[in-house]
Amino acid sequence: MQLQTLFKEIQANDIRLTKGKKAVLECLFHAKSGMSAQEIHAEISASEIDLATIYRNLEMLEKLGFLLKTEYSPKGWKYALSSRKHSHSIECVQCGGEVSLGECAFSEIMKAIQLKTGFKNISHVVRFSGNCPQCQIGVKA
Amino acid sequence: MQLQTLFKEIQANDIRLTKGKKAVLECLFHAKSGMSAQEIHAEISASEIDLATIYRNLEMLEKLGFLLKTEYSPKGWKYALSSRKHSHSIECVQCGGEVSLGECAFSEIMKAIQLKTGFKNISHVVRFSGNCPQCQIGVKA
DNA sequence: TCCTTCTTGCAAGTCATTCGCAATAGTTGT
DNA sequence: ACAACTATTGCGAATGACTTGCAAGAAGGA
Repeated sequence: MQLQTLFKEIQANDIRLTKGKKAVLECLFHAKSGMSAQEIHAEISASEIDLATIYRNLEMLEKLGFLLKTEYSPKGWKYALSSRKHSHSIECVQCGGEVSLGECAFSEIMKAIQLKTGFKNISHVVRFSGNCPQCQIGVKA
Repeated sequence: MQLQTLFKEIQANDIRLTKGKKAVLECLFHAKSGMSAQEIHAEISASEIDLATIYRNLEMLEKLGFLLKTEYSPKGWKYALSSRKHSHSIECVQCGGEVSLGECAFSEIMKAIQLKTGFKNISHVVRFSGNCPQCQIGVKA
């Protein structure tokens, strides 16, 4: 998926292709992983887009199916292009350390849910946590 | 798992068994599904436990492995006893409608993650969303 | 270019959650 | 039952992510 293709699809949805949306999409297009509104705001600070505008654009683009919320962190939701492959991670409840779990493999589960519920454009957020090897001392088994 | 057993396990962890912890655990023990701090606060209002105390207890009990964060909602995290079976649901990004997906079936995935990462007491939060059958008009395929 | 209306920036507001600190109450040992 | 030690609580104020109202600004079509 090219950036220009995305832009065209946006306009095909009767949504104005503004500086703000371009900047957000471009930022996420080059991102390695999901980004929060604040992170995007910092990244594209050169274009001087207001934070509130970024929130509004993220919400709109999610509802249209261009973006996914991929993860919830203490910094808020992270977003990624829905055409992008993604991965999940596991976080230690004690020390906060994170370990990546590699590329997501939930496609079978998603298909089953689509059949069962009739939902379309299904996205998922998965958050795993536990006690990492270094934090297993003195913790309930 | 009985409530009294839980209480004893708490004390075995050198944690004081206070009115607040008892109320929180009792509330979640009788809950049908995950509850947020605010919901618990409303439910146990008779015992006049401060909301901040509930947050502190939820966090402590989670770190000790007695509770799991099961879901993130606009009202914040929901918690449930970790010894309890749970289920997931899917939410429409347009209308906010929710459909339950039945009992959770992620145990195989959890085992694989434990082997791969060495984490223990692994818990998971899964959030599915999409366009429900009523909200699929005019939405990008 | 002009016009319509979708979008934006700004500032103030909301709401879940956290924090500091003095007062309170479990727990242990006598 | 009592005293003492310190984890825990309540309160209020603070934080930080997000939302909203509104007037000004900019897409896209005529």
